[in-house]
Amino acid sequence: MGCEIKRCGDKEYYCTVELTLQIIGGKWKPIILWYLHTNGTQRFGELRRTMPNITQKMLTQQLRELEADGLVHREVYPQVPPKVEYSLTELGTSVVPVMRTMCEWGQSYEKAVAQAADGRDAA
Amino acid sequence: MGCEIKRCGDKEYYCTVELTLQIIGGKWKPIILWYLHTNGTQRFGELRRTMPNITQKMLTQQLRELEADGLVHREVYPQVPPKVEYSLTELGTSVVPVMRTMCEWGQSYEKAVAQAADGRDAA
DNA sequence: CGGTATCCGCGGTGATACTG
DNA sequence: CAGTATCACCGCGGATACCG
Repeated sequence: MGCEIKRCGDKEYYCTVELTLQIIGGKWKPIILWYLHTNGTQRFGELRRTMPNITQKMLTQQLRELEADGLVHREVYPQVPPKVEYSLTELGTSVVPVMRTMCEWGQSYEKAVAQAADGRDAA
Repeated sequence: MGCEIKRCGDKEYYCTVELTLQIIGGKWKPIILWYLHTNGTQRFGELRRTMPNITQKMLTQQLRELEADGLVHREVYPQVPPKVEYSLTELGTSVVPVMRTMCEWGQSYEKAVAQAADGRDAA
């Protein structure tokens, strides 16, 4: 039990945890999703300025993957100079609570580690 | 805002979502944690048989990382042949709800994708 | 402005063999 | 039984340059 490989589109996984991980995991996707959620619809350049450390290539790539997975909507305005806006879809909005849960656990983990460090310092 | 890098031990992150991802993310950790939770304390060989596709090296490595992060307890019985048991710590048990949330979202995502596929087939 | 195209290093992952 | 050790691959992510 639990050893069979399942498929969803092009993604393979044993457990749906992994499926979720493939969609919102990676170095940049959580941050992108987070900013799209907190700041709302944004242009490519705005996202870029918000995340100074991501390269243009990676931002484009990750946004396209999120679009392909149905989490992000990409609106192209046919004008010069180009204008492209990104926003969360309904599906994208539905991941926010999941991310919030992960956030909260991460925070409690931070505290647990800090307390363990204090314990060692006191000893 | 949100651009500062935070640290927790050897891990760097902007948001605690990423911290969580670094701890329970990757190809094998969710499965390992899941089996440890559902099946309880297990020996190395039992875990291996449960996950036929993981290599011995990866299983060892991932278990050690989980141990270093405080999610897994490693009990070595000094005997020949060796016996080593792995179990979830309290901290490890605390991630289970997070994984459950991710599981549930993954399942709803599966359904959304399946329905979208049905829609295209009908058209 | 919002992208592609190309090249490349590094680390995550795996196959295989050996060991206390 | 439960590991190390070693070698090799490959894909993620980054740097840089060019394009409509």
